[in-house]
Amino acid sequence: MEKLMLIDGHSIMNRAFYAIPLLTNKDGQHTNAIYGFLNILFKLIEEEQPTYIGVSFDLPKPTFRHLKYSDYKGNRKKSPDELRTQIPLIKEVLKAMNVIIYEKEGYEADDVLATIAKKAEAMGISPVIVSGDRDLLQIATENIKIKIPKTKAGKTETEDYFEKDVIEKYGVTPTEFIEVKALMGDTSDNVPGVPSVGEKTAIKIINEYKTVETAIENAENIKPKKAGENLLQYKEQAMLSKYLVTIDTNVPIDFINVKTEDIFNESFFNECQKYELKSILAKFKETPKKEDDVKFNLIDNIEEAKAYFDTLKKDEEIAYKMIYDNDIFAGVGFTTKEDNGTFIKVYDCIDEDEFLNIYKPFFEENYKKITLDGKTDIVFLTKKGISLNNLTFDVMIGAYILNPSKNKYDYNHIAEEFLSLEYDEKDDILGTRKSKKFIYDIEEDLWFKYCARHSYVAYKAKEIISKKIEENDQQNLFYNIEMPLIEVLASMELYGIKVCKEELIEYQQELDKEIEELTKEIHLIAGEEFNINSSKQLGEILFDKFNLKGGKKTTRGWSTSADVLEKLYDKHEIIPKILVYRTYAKLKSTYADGLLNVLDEKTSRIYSSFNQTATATGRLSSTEPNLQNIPIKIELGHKVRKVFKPEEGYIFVDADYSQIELRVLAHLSQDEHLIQAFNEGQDIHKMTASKIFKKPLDEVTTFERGAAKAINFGLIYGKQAFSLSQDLGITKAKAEEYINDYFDKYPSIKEFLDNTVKQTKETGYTKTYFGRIRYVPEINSSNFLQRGIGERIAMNTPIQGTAADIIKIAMIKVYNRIKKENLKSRLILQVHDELLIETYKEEKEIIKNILKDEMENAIQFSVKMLIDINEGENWYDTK
DNA sequence: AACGTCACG
DNA sequence: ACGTACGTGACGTTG
Repeated sequence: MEKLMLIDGHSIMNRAFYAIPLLTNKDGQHTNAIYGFLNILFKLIEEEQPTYIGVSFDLPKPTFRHLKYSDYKGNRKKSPDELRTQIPLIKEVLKAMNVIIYEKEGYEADDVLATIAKKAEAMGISPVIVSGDRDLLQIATENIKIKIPKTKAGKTETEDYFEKDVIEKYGVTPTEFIEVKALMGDTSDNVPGVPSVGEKTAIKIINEYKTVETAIENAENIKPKKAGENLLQYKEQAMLSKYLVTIDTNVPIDFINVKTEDIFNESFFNECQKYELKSILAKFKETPKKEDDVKFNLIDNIEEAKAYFDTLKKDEEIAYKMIYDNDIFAGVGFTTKEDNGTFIKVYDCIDEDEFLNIYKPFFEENYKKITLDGKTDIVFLTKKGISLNNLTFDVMIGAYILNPSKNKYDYNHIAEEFLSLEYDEKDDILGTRKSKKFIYDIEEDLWFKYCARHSYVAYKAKEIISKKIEENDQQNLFYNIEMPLIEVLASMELYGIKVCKEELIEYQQELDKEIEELTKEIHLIAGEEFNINSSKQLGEILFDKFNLKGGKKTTRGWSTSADVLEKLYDKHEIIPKILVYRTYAKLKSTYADGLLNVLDEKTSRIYSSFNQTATATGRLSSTEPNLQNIPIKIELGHKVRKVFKPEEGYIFVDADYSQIELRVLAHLSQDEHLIQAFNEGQDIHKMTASKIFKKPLDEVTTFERGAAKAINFGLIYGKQAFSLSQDLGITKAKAEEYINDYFDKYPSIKEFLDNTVKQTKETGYTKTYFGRIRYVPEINSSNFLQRGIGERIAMNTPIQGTAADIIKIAMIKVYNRIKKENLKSRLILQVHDELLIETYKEEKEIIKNILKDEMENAIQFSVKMLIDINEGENWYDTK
């Protein structure tokens, strides 16, 4: 039998909107409800396999009926703008999918759906209606199914009702369901019903008398007496309620007999692209990709490669992209003004040394080079004894400067965003970190295209990206900070950092022993063996077995995070042991085992990657391993830092900015008190305390200084009274008082933060001192939690981001000084506000001077950018 | 793959 | 009543 699925559009859009956090495409259009709707729709299609699909949207006009409705339904919450703008768009998307939109002016969706369902039923088609509105249960029959979505544990499930299911669940027939609703009312829809008649009583009455009218006639016999009396007294209200809940199945609208086929067609594809619905795009089996309108040439022999080299001109921009796997060269693509793309296949075709010999001048001399991810190229080429000079534009970095919030900046993402070209996902071709495919293993045709497209994308995207950088006034940030930084990071990656393997293994074994003992003790106390690493099992032991109080729930059970456990510290002897166990387990897995895994056997050094396009604020990130989170705060972890050592004949010199973010805030806000305090070299937290607590500096207590410090740091993140009170163990009211006092004393800071939020709301983005931009779509959300996050992002990003910009400038300056002065010492690490130099012992004083000079003078602000310098025979000793 | 947890600035 | 500070990455468990 053919099936018709009918959907209440607004109802499902609403669910989708609130279930999914706000998403926006690059035009700033909100897309979360569209995305969620489509996901629900696909799930429904899979479940129901309908032949026809229709969606209805309310289209009420002020008719008589509507006026009545508006009296009662009018004070429903108006839907937020972010949702409202998505309604016309989803209609277009649905049309593209060949889904029928049913609308009739003056009628609500449920009336339309019910009418169509009845007509379809009469034609021998089985209708399924999907809506969150239970009123629809009244039209369930043995053929008409009503599907009501429910959220169960975060997942959308549905309750299905045929006529028999309504009877089973409510004890009345679908027609009688109207009568029940009329008596009991519906507060959410403002249907008044009859006072003191709830669901139970209503069902009882209707079971006996079948209709509201008959019930009114027999009101005096109705038990409970109160219900009968009210029924008489409010009989008009009851009749009105009945009218309100009755669905109109006589809407002048016809069932459209067109099957919903060919959903995954080109126009739907285009819609999904427009709204950047990646996971839906992935459902397209054969994406209606553009034919490759770009012609690429392939060169696979040394003669042609040589001839091609001679065509390259020094005064023209040349986009190139090298493709390699580990240290094996696959080939290189070129795109120039005249040539869309020539790919020279080296692997298996041309002798690598011979090739590099010919092309060495291209890399080393003044050819204007454009590429995508030049840092990796520098690392690769340096190992081959070739340097890379005059890299004028890296499109990956450029795309990041335009919008740092993207997850990826691979060639295909850049092609899509700036050139509207759909190319195969890089990760689909080469796999991800854990399931990596070798480029030489992929099929010939794809291999060629993958390689050749890179230089083409780089060349074409550069034209667009460079213009946008100018429009955004980000030339200084891009050309003077980010581009020069590439070489610095490559150098850091090439040097790596030495680790003492023996000490690390020794440490690993110590940890093993401790963990083993603790495991036994914990199992003994628990009275059973369980996996302590499993939060689920641990939560059950603590909160179900031992019945400890104060547990918080997460989506997967009890929370066992440190802040929960710390509150229970002396409530059970097992808790301290678990906390210590956790620390050891962390140290072992992430640091001892983790670092040993990436330690290079030959050099005894660790080579981390410094990612320049990872963070939304402009900071760097470090991966494989992450060297920016090596323990320092926790005492048990100090040993980890001690295994990082300088090479023989070298010593570590470490410089870190003193309170860089607060200093940045002082400058950005131009707060005179803060500026003065810094410039006088005062203890900033103590001074803040003296101001908040209104007492002389020398009378400030430790607690007061601590409170002031918490506020000073908290305000960088937009911290609120609640969490301040938690941190300090004071009441929320007290915390509020501190914060208010703080802003009274530092009015310019308040003004700066407020202003930042205001500007971000207007422009949609927040900006650092050096013009780094971050879009903050959440800030105009109607959801106050989302909006709050957006406001804090708007306040924090200029501070964190400006500090990040400053240390980047310092890195470039320090690196260039070392290079210019031909020193043996080298910059090997950056940890946000700290630089680590592996310093040739004889150059120690020179390096200290360079660091002080270049870091403190990276920028002239209203406050001095002071650094602390330390030296040591291992990383820990530099603290 | 998503989540919970925890290391860092 | 909500749920509460920004920015990261790695590891182990779970479904």
